[in-house]
Amino acid sequence: MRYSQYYIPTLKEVPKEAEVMSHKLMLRSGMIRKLSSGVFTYLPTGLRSLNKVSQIVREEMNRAGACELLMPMVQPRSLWDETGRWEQMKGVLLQFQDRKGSDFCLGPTHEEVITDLVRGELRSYKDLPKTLYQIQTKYRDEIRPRFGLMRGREFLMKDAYSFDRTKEDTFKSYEVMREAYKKIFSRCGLQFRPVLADSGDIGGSLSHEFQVLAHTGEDRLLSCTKCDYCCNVEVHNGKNQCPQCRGELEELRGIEVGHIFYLGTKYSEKMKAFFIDEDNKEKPFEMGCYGIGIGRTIAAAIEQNHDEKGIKFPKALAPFEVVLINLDPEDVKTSEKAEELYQYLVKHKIDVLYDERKERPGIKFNDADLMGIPLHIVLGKRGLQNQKISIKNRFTGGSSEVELSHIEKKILESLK
RNA sequence: CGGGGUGUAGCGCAGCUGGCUAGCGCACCUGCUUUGGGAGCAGGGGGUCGGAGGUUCGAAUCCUCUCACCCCGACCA
Repeated sequence: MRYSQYYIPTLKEVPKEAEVMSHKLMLRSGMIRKLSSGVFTYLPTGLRSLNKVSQIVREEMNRAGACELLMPMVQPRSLWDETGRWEQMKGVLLQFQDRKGSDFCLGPTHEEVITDLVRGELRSYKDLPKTLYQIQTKYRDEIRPRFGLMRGREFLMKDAYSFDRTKEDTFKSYEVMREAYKKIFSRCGLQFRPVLADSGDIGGSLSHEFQVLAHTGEDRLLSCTKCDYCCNVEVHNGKNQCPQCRGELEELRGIEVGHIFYLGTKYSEKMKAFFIDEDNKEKPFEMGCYGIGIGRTIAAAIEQNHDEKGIKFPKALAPFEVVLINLDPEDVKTSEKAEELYQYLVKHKIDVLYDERKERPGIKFNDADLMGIPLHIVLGKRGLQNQKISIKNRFTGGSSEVELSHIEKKILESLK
């Protein structure tokens, strides 16, 4: 991508609406803009990051045997009346009517729709287990949207739903998802903890949150210093001792980016979603549901990884892997070399942003730092006279001068 | 919803105890000079002061209502 053709409106100053770091930096780096409270436009670089997270999630879901589908955002009241949640969730449901006066809502979650979908179609125990998922925009009319993408009203979420024959089978599906979640957040380059949690409003009796560790996190966690036990402080055992190994618990702060629940038959019973079991009897599906906030994951990554200059994106989430900074775009030789390198990177399918703007060096360096692009390749007239190009790693801060003849090899190595 | 706060140019702000033509920094446009970490000088464009109503000879400024946004609380991915 050529910078001058791209749309990256960076800001020198922080809009006063932003209070937390991730929100400030996403606005400043031109990733998002607010349309209304809790409702955001993803600009090109923001969308790139969003798509990177989505793709990682998609790959791991598929690997775990889940099947992707896409459900509607607009949902009829009738489904919500079946579970009683039309009234129960009135607070967060954005309800409205169509031209005929029928009631609808924008989907804040999809238990009703998915259960409705399968109840006519998964008929036999032989059809089970099944896990279905989607990556889709949710709308929750939050009481108080805040902190940019951390808590929006409209947000992109991956939601998966498992259907099993027995409770024991559901625990297996649940475990598969738990492992998939660990892979997802590891691949995102994040420090996180799976945390024993309260199951909240969705219902069910077993749940884990996936918390990205950050001092600015809203959730307080108790993590064992000896074993892998970690729980939300909301789960009060009243003790400061690990229930698994009696080790000491330390308090950490986290941002909830994922949550998995065992639902049981809560929805399947109410919605009469039955399958025929081996004994020829109708039984309600045993269900689980599994969410990941895609946008929130990006915000959490920024909370966890930034410095005074801007974002320090893990490579997996960065909008671009490489920024190629041409310091002397008016100089023919420099531009020829830069163009050659740009084409080389494009050919090798590396996400590269080629900064060929007629701007001063400081502006280019600062924009690259602000956006958090992991690898900076800087070439200018001065360096080329000595046959040198410099490479800088935004994450480690290290930089080196590389011989012109080795530059391609060196770049590919640096990206590993 | 309860409590607190803010709305003046694209962004950040000053002006607000009633008075001239509404200002500053950044950004933007033109020209010259600069050019390896957010350049300098000179010139220039951009505002129904969130909206409505009121008080007054006169309102960004005072009063009433309203809307939007932000922060603290309950909620959540």
